[in-house]
Amino acid sequence: MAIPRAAKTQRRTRIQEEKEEIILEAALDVFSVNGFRGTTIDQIAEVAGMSKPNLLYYFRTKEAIHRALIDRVLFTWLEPLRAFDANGNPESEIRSYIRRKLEMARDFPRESRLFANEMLQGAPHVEDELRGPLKALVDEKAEVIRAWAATGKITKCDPYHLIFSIWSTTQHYADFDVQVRAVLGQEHAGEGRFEDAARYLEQLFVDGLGIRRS
Amino acid sequence: MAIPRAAKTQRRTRIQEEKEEIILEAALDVFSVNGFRGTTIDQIAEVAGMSKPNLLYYFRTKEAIHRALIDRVLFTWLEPLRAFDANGNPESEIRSYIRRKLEMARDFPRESRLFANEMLQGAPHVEDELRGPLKALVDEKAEVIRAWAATGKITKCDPYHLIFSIWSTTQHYADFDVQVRAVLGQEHAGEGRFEDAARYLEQLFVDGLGIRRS
DNA sequence: GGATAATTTGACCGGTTGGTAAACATTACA
DNA sequence: TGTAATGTTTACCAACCGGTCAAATTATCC
Repeated sequence: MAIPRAAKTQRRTRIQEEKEEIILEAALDVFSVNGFRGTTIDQIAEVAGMSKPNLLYYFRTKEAIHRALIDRVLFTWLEPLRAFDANGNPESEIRSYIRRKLEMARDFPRESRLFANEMLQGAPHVEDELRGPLKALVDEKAEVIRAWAATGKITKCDPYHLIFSIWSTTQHYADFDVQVRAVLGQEHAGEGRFEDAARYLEQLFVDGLGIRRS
Repeated sequence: MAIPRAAKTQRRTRIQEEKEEIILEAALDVFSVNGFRGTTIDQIAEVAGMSKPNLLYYFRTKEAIHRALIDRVLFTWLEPLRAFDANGNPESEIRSYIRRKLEMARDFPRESRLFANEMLQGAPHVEDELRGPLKALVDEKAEVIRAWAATGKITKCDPYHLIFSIWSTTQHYADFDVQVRAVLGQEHAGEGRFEDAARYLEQLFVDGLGIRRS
């Protein structure tokens, strides 16, 4: 007797792991562009190269696919902030945080857009994670920044808005990619734009935060 | 004999103007959250307080509503950049540009999100406007900034990425509003967050661009 | 107040959507 | 190799979707 849904089994087979990977990959393509409501299971199934019922054998509902995707993205998305080190010096920490975030915008733009889509809709599926783990992590790093300001290593400033400004400026290159390309035009829209952005942003933040350049 | 569609008449009646306004207002509510594909005509009609066929009497298709909305938003959205004055001094121009953009994020968050939704989807309805009028305007203002840098009024930097960074940091407070509120927490998420943001961002950009404070 | 134009409604249509049921095919494993 | 568990497909359903139509209602203006 077949178990109704693969998800209910305890041990996952080889095929399950492979197919779930393919489905999530396809779902990332579609969700990141069309958002949750704008995405259809048929679209995902087509990109994944399987029939809709077959896809629904691995994920019971559209919500289940979306949730699995969000969970995975949320974790890796905060990696750079976790790496932000209290013991490092402000200049190198800020610089490498900006660089890491820009690399993610370049290498994982779909993940960024999936997240942005969720925010635009008012975070109906992740509001708890924002108020919980995310806020806790930001609070912790904000304390580090506040300490830097207190000891005169950087100019006094609101650490939360500082973090927001790094998030927004870097993710902009993933989320608003079309606009960036359109405005830069043919000649400057090559992959070099990420290096230009890194140079500009590092300068802006290092000088803007009153960090002595070493 | 009634003219099939109100849109075809030359002169618009009082009722037409009022109803079209109500419809666009309702459509802004729904489109800005759910995106184009994720929005249904029924949703808009319900928010607008009228039946679907009645709504379709004023706008023939879903695309027509969306287009009318985008056209209107695009124009007003660029108002602050147009006001950016070549003859002003860098500090006051940058400061007031930031302030104006932040005010728009605070007062017209739905417009910002509508635009962001369109960008995330790859700008299928406005790519021409981006490559044309928007790029032209940005090119013009970038030249102003370049001149400031050439005469030593501000630090040399890429003017395009400078504009991107002002756009992204300010619009962030509209587009990622849920996240901002969640991270700031109950105590700091009041309306004061816009003033905190203004203070922080003005400092960041004035110092980051090497502008002498007056 | 009546003719005429503008507006509103309910019923409807073909196509799409999320999801199911059951038959069929394949794999893993004793 | 047989068989039970896993995986896949076809056919299908009820609800929803964008949009039409004709009839009914309301506003306008002489």
